[in-house]
Amino acid sequence: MSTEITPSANEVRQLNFIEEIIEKEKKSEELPIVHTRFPPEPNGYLHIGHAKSICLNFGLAKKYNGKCNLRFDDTNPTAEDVEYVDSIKEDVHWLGFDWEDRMFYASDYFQQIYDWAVLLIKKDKAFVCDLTAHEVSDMRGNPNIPAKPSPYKNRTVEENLDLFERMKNGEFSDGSKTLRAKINLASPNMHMRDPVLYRLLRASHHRTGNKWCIYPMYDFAHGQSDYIEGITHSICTLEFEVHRPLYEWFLEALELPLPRPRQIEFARLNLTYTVMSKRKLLELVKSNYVNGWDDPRMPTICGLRRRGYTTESIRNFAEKIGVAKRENIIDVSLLEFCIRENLNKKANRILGVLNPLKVVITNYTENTEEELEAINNPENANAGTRKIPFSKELFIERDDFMEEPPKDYFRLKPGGEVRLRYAYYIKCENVIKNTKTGEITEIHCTYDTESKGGKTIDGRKVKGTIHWVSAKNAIECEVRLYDRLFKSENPESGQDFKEDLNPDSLKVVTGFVEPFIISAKAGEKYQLERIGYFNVDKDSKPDNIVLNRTVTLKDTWSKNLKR
RNA sequence: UGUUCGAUGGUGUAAAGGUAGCACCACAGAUUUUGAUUCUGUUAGUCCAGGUUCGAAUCCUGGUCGGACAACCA
Repeated sequence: MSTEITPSANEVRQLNFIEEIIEKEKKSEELPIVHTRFPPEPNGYLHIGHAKSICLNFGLAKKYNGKCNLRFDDTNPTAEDVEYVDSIKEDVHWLGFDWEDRMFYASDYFQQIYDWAVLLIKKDKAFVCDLTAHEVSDMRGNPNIPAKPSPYKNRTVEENLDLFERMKNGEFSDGSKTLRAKINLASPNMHMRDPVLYRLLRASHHRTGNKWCIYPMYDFAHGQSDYIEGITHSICTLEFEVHRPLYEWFLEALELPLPRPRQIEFARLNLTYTVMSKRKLLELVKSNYVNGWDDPRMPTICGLRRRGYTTESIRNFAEKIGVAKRENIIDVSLLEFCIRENLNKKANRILGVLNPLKVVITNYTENTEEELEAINNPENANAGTRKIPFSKELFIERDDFMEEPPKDYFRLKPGGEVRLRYAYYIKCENVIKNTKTGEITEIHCTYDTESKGGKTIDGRKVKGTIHWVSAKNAIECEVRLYDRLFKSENPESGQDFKEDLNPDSLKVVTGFVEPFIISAKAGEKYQLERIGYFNVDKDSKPDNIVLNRTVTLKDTWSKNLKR
């Protein structure tokens, strides 16, 4: 036995199972080139699960120097629309993939597919059936009981040819006839029990208009479309596993010359605290549980984009989750890790307060203002610095002051000293309260005049550093605080997923942000120091900047508090 | 129930008969002008029972558990 092991193949063998199949084919030289496709039906917006598939298909093509097509699987005009076509193109591009001149539609192949149907009839492998959908369903049997044959199955080839052509010509009403394959009524695989190939459907198609009144079913269109485009690996999700015998049966029955495409199935992505089915997503949109497909709480690509997720973070996520055949549910914290990791490097820092508490610096000169220098991004020296105004009256975060703090609290407390980021050390001298409610209304502090920039020559330790904003200079912004859309890890498991909706998935507050924010443009990402990452929303106006919280910073302190 | 696919720490994913590794999460410590980042460490896994073998996550047999399918949707 001559075994030939290439060292490189030995070293980097961490391939997913599809790559292994391809490597094997390459070795046996069965494979001229890798050609994949991403085949969405234009009946909804793409979501993070599609992103996995897109990254897989385009990624495989790239890795093996092949090509990947974009193909709209538009064989059901009743559900499809150009609105979806446009959004899908935008989203695939945004993910950084390019189908070049290979954007196709299954509807491009309607004539060819029709001709193939005629061929099947001539081979006596298909017949026109007059049974209604209901009757067919009644006669289908179950996995243990074979289906009853259609009484129309023994029509002559000539009769079928004539009938099928008249179906195409619009002589029969919708639902009154179908073209069905003759396969195996006793097959334990229900898809093989004389499946429907064509149905009568008078609906205007978004591309072919009213040219056709018969449309091929998925099974009779997909494999052949793959074949026409020279697809080598037709990658789809697990639920199509049972369709594979049918996929292969058509290619074989049509006697299409080799090579033929090969269907490979992988497990779709599931995410905790998320629903992923198109039907449920559509319901959330249509019933206004969210504000459209691009609501930042949606797992759609456009929703994630608006939330502040970047292309890199999603592609990196797709890489990290891997590809396999077992069912999986990925923890959203992995997605959050990916965006934090990316934004930590990319996002400039700004100071802003979301829940303000007024601080008066009693020994600071009235009506004075000075500018302090702040670093834009400690992770990126090239990001430079900026100036932040400082004055006598400030806002700090309410959480950053406690009158009776636990021992390990190192933010502001009575008599305590804390550093204002990039500014001064301040010491809490007095707490002013509303005499009726007892609510703290403001804090009076003194500042150390020698601590400018946040350090002193005596080198004394001030453990706490908090963010702040000059009250009179602060810009009021609309801040949309997003949280997970559902309360439980697997909202799909209950009877009604809508009952699991998180009532606190969106909170809108007014934030007080340093003046820099005035110049922010829609789509820009910032870290509000000590709070989280935010995306400037497209709803922003010059006098009303809108910030979407993408994700909070990790917060071990508040986590400890809860315990 | 019939077919079919699957089963490795809490969650994912590697290991092609030869040290069960990596990432996220969790936890602990170090550093820190973000209780962030960074760094170090810790907990924790081969569904079960037999068999083959010097050696099994891997091969064989039998079971268990989970998913998919019974649309004129894709």
